[in-house]
Amino acid sequence: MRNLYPESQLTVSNDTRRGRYIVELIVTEKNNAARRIAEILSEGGASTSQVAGVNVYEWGGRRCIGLSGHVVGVDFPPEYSDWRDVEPAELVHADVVKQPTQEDIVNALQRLAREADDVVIATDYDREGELIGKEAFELVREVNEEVPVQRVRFSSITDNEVRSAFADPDDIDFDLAAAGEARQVVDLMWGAALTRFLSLSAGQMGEDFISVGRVQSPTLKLIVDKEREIQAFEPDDYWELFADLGKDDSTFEAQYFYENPEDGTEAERVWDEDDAEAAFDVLRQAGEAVVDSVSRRTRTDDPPAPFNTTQFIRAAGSLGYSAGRAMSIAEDLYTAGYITYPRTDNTVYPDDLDERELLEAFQNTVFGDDAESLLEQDRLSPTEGDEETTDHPPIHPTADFPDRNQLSEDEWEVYELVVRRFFATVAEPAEWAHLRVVADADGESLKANGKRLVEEGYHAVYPYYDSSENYVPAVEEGDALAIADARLDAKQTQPPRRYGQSRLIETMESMGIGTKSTRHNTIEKLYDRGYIEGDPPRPTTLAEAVVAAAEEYADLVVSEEMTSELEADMTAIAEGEKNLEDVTAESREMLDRVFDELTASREELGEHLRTSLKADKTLGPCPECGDTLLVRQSRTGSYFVGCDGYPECRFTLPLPSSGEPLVLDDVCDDHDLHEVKMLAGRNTFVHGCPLCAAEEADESEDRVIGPCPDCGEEHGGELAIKQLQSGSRLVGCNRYPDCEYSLPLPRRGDIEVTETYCDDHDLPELVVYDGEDDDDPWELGCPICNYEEYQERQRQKGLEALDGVGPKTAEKLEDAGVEDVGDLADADPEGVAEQVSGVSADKVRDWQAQAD
DNA sequence: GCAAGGTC
Repeated sequence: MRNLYPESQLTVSNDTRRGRYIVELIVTEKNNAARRIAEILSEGGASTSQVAGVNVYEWGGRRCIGLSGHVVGVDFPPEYSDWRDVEPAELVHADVVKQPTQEDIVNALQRLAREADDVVIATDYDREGELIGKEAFELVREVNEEVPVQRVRFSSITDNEVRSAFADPDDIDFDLAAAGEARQVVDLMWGAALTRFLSLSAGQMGEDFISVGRVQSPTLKLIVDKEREIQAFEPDDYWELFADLGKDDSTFEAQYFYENPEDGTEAERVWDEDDAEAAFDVLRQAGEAVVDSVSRRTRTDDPPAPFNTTQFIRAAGSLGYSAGRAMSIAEDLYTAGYITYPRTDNTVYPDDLDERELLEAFQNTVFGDDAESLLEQDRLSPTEGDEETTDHPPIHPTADFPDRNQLSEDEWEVYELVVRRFFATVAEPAEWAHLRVVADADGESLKANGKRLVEEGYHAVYPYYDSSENYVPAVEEGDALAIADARLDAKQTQPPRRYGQSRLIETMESMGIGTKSTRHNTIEKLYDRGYIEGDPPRPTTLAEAVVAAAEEYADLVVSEEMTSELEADMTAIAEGEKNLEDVTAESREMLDRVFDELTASREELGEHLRTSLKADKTLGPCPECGDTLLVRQSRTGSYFVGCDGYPECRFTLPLPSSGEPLVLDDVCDDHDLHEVKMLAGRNTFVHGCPLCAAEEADESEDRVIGPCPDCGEEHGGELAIKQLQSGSRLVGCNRYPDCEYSLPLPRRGDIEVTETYCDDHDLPELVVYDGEDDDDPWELGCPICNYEEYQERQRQKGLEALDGVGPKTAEKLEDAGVEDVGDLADADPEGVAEQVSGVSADKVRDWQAQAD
């Protein structure tokens, strides 16, 4: 293979005729990688410019551009885009075409490619990276038929890896890329055709379509299956017995056990009440228990493996973060340079990582003591997990330590988790001393298991695992211990636990469905589609119907086998044993057969889906006509409760104006109606029974607080605290609807009208007792002042409406004097970029464009 | 407007 990088080529003359001496274009998967590779290869000498608004790093004879993952996507030709004009089954044999999805980046890439004498593809070292590389290659070929294109592969962006990869470039693996393309085509075909079929047959178009896919549907089936198990579960009664045994002045707890007559194993649960009572009588009357045996052993407790995405999500989950939130924080920390790439399957640190050096970077930080103690160990041998992949290193902190004040509390907490996980992986194992005592009480057996942490090991630096001890005193064989107390606990077997988000992601990983980058999105998609609700997620009636329909007619698409078969096919393509056409043709045949059956059952299926959709919207009996109350949507898009007997019955109830209504399982005792929850992201709240809310509003009296600032002088209008049927409260003019003056009030809590008046508005100050903390009520103050302050905060938060601006960035922007969108418009992008860490001038221009 | 996969 030709070496592209003889040293002489690295120094190119400074001729100003642009493009003339450009020898090489490097293409990476993302901007971050482009920047870091440029830094390494240019030894810090790269300059940044924009081409078509895309960052390009340039030095010597090289230019480096980062894509944004796939910049082209597969789709059907436009003549298939109208759902009603095209039979879904036709999609099975429709062409699949590729189109740019990120025009700016495609333009920039092609502009640079025209001027390139050499192209090097440096996308991620995994299958999807190979495909993204091939897509870049095709875009390059469109504008430059001659230029040689090569491929470099490295699994972490470090000096060594990058330099040696570029010193020995390879070719694109077109077979591997074709494997990825097969996946694209198969997923599109199955997903789009079945999604359209189910949606059309149920009459659900527009936003509320019914979606099906190779990854989302098996995931949904996991949740539905678990719910089926829970519903089918019948609890069994059992009993457990405990006794407090005295040793010296203290007691410890021991549990009754017996030998299972069937297999000789040790059992604690007693399934017969009489047996349990009999054993209980013996324990109560025995008075003492004689120690039969005392056994001691030590157990080594190895530190955990490095974080891959799934294990990171799990650990963050135990701190209370949803999978999506954990990933979003990790992405921010990565972009800011504090942790490595958060999307990885790898659980083995690369050879390039110098753990000692990385620990030293923490010596003068708040983690200094822990870092020091680890550095004092004789050797640092990091743990390894089972997965060693080429994609990226496991998630670990970088040597770039953040300023704690620049991070939000959540970001800091997650950052600390990543730091401590890294510490744990290089720490010593912990050691536990176990003590098992078995005693006899008149023929019945009692046991106590004690454990003590004798070597703290990694627990000293990683406090996230339970390391609580259980004290059992050192007794000796033959000791007689007083039975201080005996207890008989009646218990019931519990239904299986629902999947939490992180267990769901772990299960998806073990089934091989989805990827490190998409699993958390799949779960969010299920929420968005109205398939699941709550946390841990529970399936809606619609979800149960969709899974049941898929099981009956297209079993493959809800099974993990679809993925495993596709994986096998992809491997075959990558190894040259099959080709893309073989695999997609097979898939088309299968899908044809599925559609034969589906088409025959279209009516029945549609009816079932419609019924299920209705069930998810059903509240209960209409108080006027006894028919069914449903959540409905008006032509303007707002939600309300209406009667299924419309137009004969015109009974309605309002719903809150913010959020999407979700019908809960809980039923109101007074009206037999299901309660309603309003989903609005972080502002989600339970509205309760809409009829109760309406009745409460009707019963509550308006409380007049002062003159209306709009019409008080002219017409004598007065402001009053009002409760509306929709559950919202406001300060409004009593001349409504002639005067529409109003101020919002919080939905919850008792509002007290104080004797203190606002000087500016002549209105009393208000205090809200929300019931949770009566000692520290919310001093809302004058409602006009309060609303003005609220609006001011919203104006500032306007910054957060911009893409990529979170609360943290908004804060930083405010510090830099950019307090609202208006300031942003006037700001100098370069100046802002200089003042605000982690924000490029380019990003600022992007925000300015958005704000327009 | 459909999927899943990248990335922001």
